[in-house]
Amino acid sequence: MVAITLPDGTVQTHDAPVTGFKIAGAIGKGLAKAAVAIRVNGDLWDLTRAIEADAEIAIVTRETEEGRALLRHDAAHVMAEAVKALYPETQVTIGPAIEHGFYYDFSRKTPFTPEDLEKIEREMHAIVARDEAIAREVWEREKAIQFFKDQGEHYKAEIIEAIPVKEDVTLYRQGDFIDLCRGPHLPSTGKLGKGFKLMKLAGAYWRGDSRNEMLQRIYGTAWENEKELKAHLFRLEEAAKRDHRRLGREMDLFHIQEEAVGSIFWHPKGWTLYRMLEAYIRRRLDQADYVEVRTPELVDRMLWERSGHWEKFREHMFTAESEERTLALKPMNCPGHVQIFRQGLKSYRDLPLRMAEFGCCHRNEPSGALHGLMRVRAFTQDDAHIFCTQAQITEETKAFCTLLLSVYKDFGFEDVVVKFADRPDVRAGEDAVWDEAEQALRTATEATGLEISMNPGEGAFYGPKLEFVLRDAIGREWQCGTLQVDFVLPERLDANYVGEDGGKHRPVMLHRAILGSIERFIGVLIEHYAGRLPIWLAPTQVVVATITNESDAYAREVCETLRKAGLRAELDLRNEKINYKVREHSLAKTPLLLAIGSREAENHTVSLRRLGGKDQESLALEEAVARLSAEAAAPGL
RNA sequence: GCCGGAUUAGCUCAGUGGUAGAGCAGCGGUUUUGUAAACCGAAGGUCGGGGGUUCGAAUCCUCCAUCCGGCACCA
Repeated sequence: MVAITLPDGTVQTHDAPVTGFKIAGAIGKGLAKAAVAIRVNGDLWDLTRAIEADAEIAIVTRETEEGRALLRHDAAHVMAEAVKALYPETQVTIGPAIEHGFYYDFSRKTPFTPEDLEKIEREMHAIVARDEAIAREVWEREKAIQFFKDQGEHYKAEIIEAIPVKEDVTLYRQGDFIDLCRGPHLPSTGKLGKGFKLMKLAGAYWRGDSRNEMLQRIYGTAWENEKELKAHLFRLEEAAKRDHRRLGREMDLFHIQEEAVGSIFWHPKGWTLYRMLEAYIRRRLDQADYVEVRTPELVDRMLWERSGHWEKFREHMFTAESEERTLALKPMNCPGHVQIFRQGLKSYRDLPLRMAEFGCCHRNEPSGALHGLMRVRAFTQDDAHIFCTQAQITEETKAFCTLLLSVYKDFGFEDVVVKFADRPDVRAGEDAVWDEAEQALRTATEATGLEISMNPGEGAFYGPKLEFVLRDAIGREWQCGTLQVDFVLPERLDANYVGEDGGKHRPVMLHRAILGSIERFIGVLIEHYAGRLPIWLAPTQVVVATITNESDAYAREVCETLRKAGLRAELDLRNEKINYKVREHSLAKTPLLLAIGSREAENHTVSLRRLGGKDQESLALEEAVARLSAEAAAPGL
């Protein structure tokens, strides 16, 4: 007999051995049906695996995140079985569950085609319909290696060789397909159901290393039922409608063309948005006691050699030749800022010195990395460097975090997490200094109440860093802000200040940005708002549209009044129906529309319609102007 | 950079070897309209670029560019 303790504390006794399947059945038929695995003393087990001793258990059901992960893992195995059945010459490698689905990496000479994907998916449905039992087997290590080698599965053999000796080598058998796997799995392929779909083909390097063979990855999505699958596909369509590249064209904000790959042609409307954002962040920095500077874009290689960029960052830099000198477009502003810092003597009384620049940087990003506004070769950071003493790091970091959170809040980003990247293996500076810097960042972030996740060993070679990740309206994460402590650059470029003791001292530099790149942040905003920008950022804030041309004169007057009040107003006097105009300006995502007909002209009123709204509001012109200009005010003014 | 796919009118997309098409937008006209598409008409193309196969290429082959999806990269 074994005593099985359920999550609610009740104890069942069973004849030993007992399986998870049996336990679930004893609790309820519905639970047995929804069960996908069992947690035994904290470990996930197959439902069919024998439990020999007393245990604390929990049944894992398919509609939980954990259950879906198992389901997705099964889907990967079913896909591998389908691929091996259709294309026996293919080698299988690894196939994990991922967010929303799964993938499997295959090695095969001829690439898969989209048509193959359809075939594989059909075969998967057949395997599910056959409801093959999935059985766990523990194999002797050498036997397993030989088994896979005999099958020509060299990657699998390599994986087994890497499994620590004390761990069991477990294989899972379903139909004729045997795969190395840690498990657990559902009891049979039928349990996968129909809630899956193959999504895309992609290349992926073996073990994620670009020096290795490129494998073929097939991505799929999998859910507990078809309804959830459909809901997911719908969400993908909705997300695609927010794509900033599409909205950028539809809203006439910007374009990119072949002759300037990775650089943005800002159209008048897009540039208005850019200017508003820049003006906003400039105001916030002014208020936070930053000074703003501007440094050269084209700088002699001598300076990059001194700063270390020529050695560490050369391949990402664009260069130019002039009069036998090699110049480079700046990829970062920091060396320029140190040059300004070095002008004249600096005293400890000048610290902390917060030096900001909306500098245009160029980086030669690999072509495959380019992506709309999100990853470009020419961009503008809301960059600043804080020159301070080591003792000031905590206070400055704290102030920065507070400022960053307040800025994000103005865009509706309330959900922010911090990734703390500490010392990498290869680094500059002494451990005692790193200890102090890491502690300073930790103290500061803890004081702001931010959620911190560790990114061990991911710091820059010159110091630890914080990365600020925000979550947008549909739950996607974007890393925008950053704060990096730098001990190296002040040293390399010989920045110093006169201390209280009258001696020379080395300042610490904090590299920091809130928006990151303005281009990229605009991309994030477009997607976050789905193009419906808040009034203060909207390129056109209000359209004055006539119903018939009898009201043209009054409409002009209204538009003029709005403009005088500082609103970005446009006039629509076209010979079109008001329905047509409403539709067009709605599609253009103009937040406000004032319809002007004979009634309005007579009473000196306007009829206000808000984007997406169903009804209108009649207002006296003066009241409308007062109200709308108040609504259009940028935050922090 | 690597793997795969795509590139036809301003936009979205048909067109599998035999005279380049549609809808929307734009343009010209008619219509004077009350909150998400009035009607009529004329126009609009080096089918991404180069080379090749063919009597004949948007269509087949090849090289290149760009874009898209991943991978790698993002100090």
